[in-house]
Amino acid sequence: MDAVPPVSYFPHPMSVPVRVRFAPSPTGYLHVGGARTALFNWLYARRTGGTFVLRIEDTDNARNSQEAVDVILSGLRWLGLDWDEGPLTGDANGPVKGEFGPYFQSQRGEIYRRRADELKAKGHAYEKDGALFFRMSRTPITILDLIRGDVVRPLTDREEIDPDRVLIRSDGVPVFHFVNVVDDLEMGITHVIRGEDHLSNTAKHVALFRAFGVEPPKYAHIPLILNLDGSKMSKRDQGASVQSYVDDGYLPEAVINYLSLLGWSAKDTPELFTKEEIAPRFELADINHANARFDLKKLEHFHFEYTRRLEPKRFVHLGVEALLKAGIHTAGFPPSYVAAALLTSQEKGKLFKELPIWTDFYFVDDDAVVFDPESKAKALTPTSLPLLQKLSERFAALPEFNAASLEAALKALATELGVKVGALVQPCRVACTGRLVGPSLYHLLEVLGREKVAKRIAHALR
RNA sequence: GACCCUAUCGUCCAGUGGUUAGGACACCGCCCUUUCACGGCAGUAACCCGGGUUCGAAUCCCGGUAGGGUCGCCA
Repeated sequence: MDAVPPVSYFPHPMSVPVRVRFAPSPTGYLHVGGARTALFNWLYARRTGGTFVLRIEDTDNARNSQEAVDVILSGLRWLGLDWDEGPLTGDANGPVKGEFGPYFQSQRGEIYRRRADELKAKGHAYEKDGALFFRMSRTPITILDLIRGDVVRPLTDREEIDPDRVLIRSDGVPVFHFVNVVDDLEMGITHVIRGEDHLSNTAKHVALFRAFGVEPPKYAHIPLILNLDGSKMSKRDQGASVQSYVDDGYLPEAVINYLSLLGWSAKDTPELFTKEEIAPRFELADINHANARFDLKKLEHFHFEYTRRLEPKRFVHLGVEALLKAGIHTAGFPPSYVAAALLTSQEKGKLFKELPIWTDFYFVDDDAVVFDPESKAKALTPTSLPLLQKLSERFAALPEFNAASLEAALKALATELGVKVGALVQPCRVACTGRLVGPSLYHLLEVLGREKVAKRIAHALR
C-alpha cells in the first residue's frame, strides 16, 4: 500500500453553529438503532445549542409511502425527540418547518440534477451505459471520526478493479450515496452522527465532498445495537421496532434512559435521568466503540423505576388507556373508583400491557368474577369455605371498611380460629379477584368497598 | 475474497501502567411479607489468546482468534 495522503479537514470555526440530522428511510418501522441514532443527534444538538434536522430518505419509490413516514414521525414524537427542521406530517408535499427544504429526497430532484451537472462539468463524473458514474479516488481515504479517530479506508479488491460508483441510475433516479452527500452539503450539516454500518462507505462520501470542493462534515459513527445473542437485529426481532414499546406499554422516558446508556456514559451520572438533564453532559467522544447488545430485562428495569415514580394522575390516564386497549371499559365507574383501583397496582411497575391482568377484576360484575382454575383449586376448598364465611361475617360487622381495619379484623379472626393468616387471605383474594396473585389484599378490598366484597364472597361461597 | 471497526462478569457500563478489577441488570441465598412484587443483607461471576515494551500491564505495541460492518444502477 502506498503512503496515504490523509485528507486534511479544517475544523469548522467555533462560530459555525452545529447542524445535525437524522435521515431515516421509510421502511415501515422505526428501528431501535435508528431511534438511538436520532437520540444521540438530538442530544448533541441540544448540548451545543445547534439544530436537529429531520430528513426523509425516500429515494426508493418502491417501498415509499406516507404511512411509512408517519410511523417514523410518530415514533420520534412518542420518544419526545423533537426536530427543529423537517416535515410536520408524512406528506412529502405537506407542511414543513425550516428553510433548507424540501426535507423529502423525493422532492429534491432538481437539486440533484444541478449537483450532478456540476460534477460532470468539473470532470468528476461521466456518463456510461445511460448512468452517471463518479470518478472515485484510487488512493486510500482517511476518514476523521470523532469517536474512532483517523480511519484509513483503502480500496477493497473488488473496488480495485473498478472503483467508480453510480451516482444516477440509468432510470434517472439518484442513488443513496449521492443524495446523502448532496443533502448534507446543501443543508449545511456540520456533524454526521450515524450508525457504524456507514463507516466504510464514508470514504465515498468524503471523496464526493472533495469533488464538490468543500470540506466534509465531521463524522461520528456510533456502534450498532445487536440482539442479545450477538446477531443482527432485524425487523422481527424482539425490541427492534419502537412501535413494540408503544404497544407493550413502556414509558418513553424509560426507553430514552435505557437507550442513552447503551453505548454512552459519562462520569458521575446518576442511573435515572431525562434526556434534558444529560444533554449538557453529552459528548461524542464518550461514545463507546464496540457494539452493544439489546437486553430487554434491563429496559424493563428502567420501566419499573419510572413507573413507580410516575405522577398518579398520569399513571391512571395511561392505565385507563391500556385497559381500553384490552377491551375493559372503565367509563361506567366513578373516576375516583377507577383511579383508586389502578393505583393499587402502580408499585408493581408492570408494563401497561400487563395492567389488565392485575386490575381487570375491579371492573366486572360481582357475581361474574372469573376464577382462575388453579387458584380456585388451591384456595376455594371445602375446608377453606367455612373460614371464608366467618371472615365475611366479620367484615360485615366492621364499623370502618378500610385497609387498616380489614387487616386487623382478618388477623384477629385468624388468631381466634388458630389458623395462619394465609388461610384467610388466600380464599378471600380468590373470591374477590379470581386469582392468587394481585395487588395488596387489604387495599384492594378497601377500593372494592363493603358491598362488592360481601357480594363477591357470597358468590364464591355458592 | 478484500478492506474497515471492535474485544473487562451472561448483559450494559466504570476502570487510560501499580485497584482486594467497581457499579447496574440478570441469577442464587437469607430476612421482611397476605400473593406476586418492593425493600434490606450477603453471594456466584470478567480483563479472548500469544508475543513483546516496562521494575510493573486489563490499560501501550505487534500478531492471532472471535464478533460486527462494508465492498449494489438497495437505503
